[in-house]
Amino acid sequence: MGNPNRDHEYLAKLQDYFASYRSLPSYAVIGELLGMASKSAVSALVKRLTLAGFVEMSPDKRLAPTKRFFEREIADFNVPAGLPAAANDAMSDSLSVDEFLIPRPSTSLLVRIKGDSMMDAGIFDGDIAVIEKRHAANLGDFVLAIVDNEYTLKELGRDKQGYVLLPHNRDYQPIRAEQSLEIFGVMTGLIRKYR
Amino acid sequence: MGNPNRDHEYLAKLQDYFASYRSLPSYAVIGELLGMASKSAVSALVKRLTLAGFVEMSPDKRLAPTKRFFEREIADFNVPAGLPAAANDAMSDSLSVDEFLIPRPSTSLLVRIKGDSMMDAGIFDGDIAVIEKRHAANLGDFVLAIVDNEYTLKELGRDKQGYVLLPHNRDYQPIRAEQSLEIFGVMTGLIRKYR
DNA sequence: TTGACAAGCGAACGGACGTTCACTACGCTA
DNA sequence: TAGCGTAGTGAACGTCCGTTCGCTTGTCAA
Repeated sequence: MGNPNRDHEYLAKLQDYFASYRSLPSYAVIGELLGMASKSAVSALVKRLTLAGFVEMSPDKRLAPTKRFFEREIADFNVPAGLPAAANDAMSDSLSVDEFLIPRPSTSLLVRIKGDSMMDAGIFDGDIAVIEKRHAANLGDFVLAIVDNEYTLKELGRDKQGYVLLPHNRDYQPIRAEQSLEIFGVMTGLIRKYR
Repeated sequence: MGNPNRDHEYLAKLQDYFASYRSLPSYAVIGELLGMASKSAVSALVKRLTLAGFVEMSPDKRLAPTKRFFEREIADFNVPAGLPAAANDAMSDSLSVDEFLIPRPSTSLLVRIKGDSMMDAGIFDGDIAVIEKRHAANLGDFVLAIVDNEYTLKELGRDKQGYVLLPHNRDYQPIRAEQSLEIFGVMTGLIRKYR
């Protein structure tokens, strides 16, 4: 009975379901969804998908998608040729956008960039910075700092006189805190949207 | 008992859990996670979070996060002052990163940028471009084009002689197709990761 | 200081859940 | 064409799930 390996098709349906509802349904409902009449067929399917690395059991033994379930392929930029369809072969890597940018939701926040003081670092007005809240940073990190009671995003640097906030734009001068310099968080990602 | 409204804190823990495991745990496990000894307390919490719009019941009555569960606030960059905690008031907007960048998963793909030909547009080597597959584009769009059998990301322009692909880097020349120029897709977003 | 309210506790309950197992149907390959 | 492997069926079963309800604890306003 049945064709060889419809699992890919089944997976696609589960991905669609998850995209709609952000949870995987019970085995009975998966059955309905995929046109299976028995839960044991679903159970077998789940075993196969688990082996293939698309789903797994969460700590409390609930069925959950793996990271791989969400991954989107990253195509290589200058694959020399090939049809768009053949481009699949050239796929090199993959990632889930949310996972990639925001591993710990509760400690990260998004900040909309104002101004062009970081322009030379490819950070433009209107871009969104992903900031991970923490008070320690390394030299060279881009940090969201509170300096003299004002928020600013700059590279953290140091010279003989102490810490300095370095803009990436020749028209701006390095910033030295007059009173206080606090690291609010470290920039871990950048998001830009073209309409 | 307890402080007024720890729900925000509870929500944060659930968000972290979901980020780790991509599913919500059973009421008993939520209880452990949040330090509650009874499932009825969890049940009450779930009702509150449902009212607040952060979770909902999926079609087969499973607890599932809503889109709002994933939304991240966008803080305004130069909020003039205020404590980090008070920054909440200055939150202006919010978005879910995946939703924001990739509204139609099936027609978009991610492309890793190679080279510096778009540097002046803030698109650097190693960045990831979100490309929406379509064959029509407007002048001024950044497009992923197949020109003479090679992929390239450039601005789409036109002059007296026809269509031109414009780099954003003074060291590069505009590209004119010798044989064929095909639009593979339009760039709708940019993702960059700092480690 | 009293009452109301919100939040949590703990136990009991019925039902839905995923597992298991024996059986069947189909498509390879020998 | 016999045999094997893969996919699915259907029913039985025990477990864990979320609900419910009466009770307790702490906070706040009157």
